[in-house]
Amino acid sequence: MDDIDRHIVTALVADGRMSYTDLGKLIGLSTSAVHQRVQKLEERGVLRGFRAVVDPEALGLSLTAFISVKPIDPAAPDDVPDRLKGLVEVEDCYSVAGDENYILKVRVGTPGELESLLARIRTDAEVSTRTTVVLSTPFEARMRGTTPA
Amino acid sequence: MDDIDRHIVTALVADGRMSYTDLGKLIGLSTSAVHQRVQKLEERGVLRGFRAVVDPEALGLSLTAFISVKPIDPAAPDDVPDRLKGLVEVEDCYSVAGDENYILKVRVGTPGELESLLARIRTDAEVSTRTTVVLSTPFEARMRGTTPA
DNA sequence: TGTGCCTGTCGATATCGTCCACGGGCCCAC
DNA sequence: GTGGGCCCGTGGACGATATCGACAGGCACA
Repeated sequence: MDDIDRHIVTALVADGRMSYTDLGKLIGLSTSAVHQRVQKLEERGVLRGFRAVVDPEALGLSLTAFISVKPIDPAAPDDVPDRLKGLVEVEDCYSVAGDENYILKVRVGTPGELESLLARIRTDAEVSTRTTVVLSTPFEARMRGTTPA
Repeated sequence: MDDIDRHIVTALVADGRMSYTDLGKLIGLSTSAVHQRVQKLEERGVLRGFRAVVDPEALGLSLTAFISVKPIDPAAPDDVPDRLKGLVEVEDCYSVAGDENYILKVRVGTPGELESLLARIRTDAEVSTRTTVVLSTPFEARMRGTTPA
């Protein structure tokens, strides 16, 4: 994981479809060398994969919300993530320190869908919820490939 | 935006580097037809781009946190996102309803870096902060390409 | 019936991904 | 100093792929 690797990662985060040829020109390495480095970065798990970035609005998912959840019975075994992973509306699930146990990020189309989703979350995971609705998203999913000083 | 488009989007979210040939075989269309559809999806903004998915840990970013911010002077003009976009540690910035005005997701390497980041956020944006540290991430950035019934 | 539009197929060509053999730098043992 | 092994990059060759243009079929509408 040297500066060249970081440079490669940065470039591929910006454009995951950049050709190895262009990538080589960009960082001053031959096509093959870049190819080898990318393969090793994938093997090491630094690069987890490549994916298309989709506009949620275009899919009819115009409502984003954060839901903090807390088990109703604090003594019960904690398998909240397992119970929630079947709900495709739940994009992220973070275990957190603080008053609540988990923070979820969800995307739905309408307030009505949010309401029924909340009901499913409460019953499926046996939790109480606190919901924060997102009004707008100034920026999202920014990524830096290199660690700043 | 028909079922074929949704199928394409789903496939490209799962594997952003899938070749048009394979994509065509997968959904039962010729390479060129798929190519045209993907181009139109990009033009329409449905597909925003392609990017590599990186393991934050591998970049030394092992500490994730949510920071809720609220302006110290509620009467001041609200340009918090502009003031924060220069901080590369801030990955997401959501304007939200509720007690606080914005929710930020940040990634740093150490608690010390989080401390100095909080100081910078407070002074740069003139806000008070409430921080929730992420302990673990059961799942993250799941995406569905199709809207469920 | 004819016209225009949309969307698909097919074919051609330049480019790209992928693999292999080769060569130079580096470290270490002797 | 010297030889061997290892890592990493280079360059070339091959098949696969992206990309473009020309053409055909379905459909709505006048």
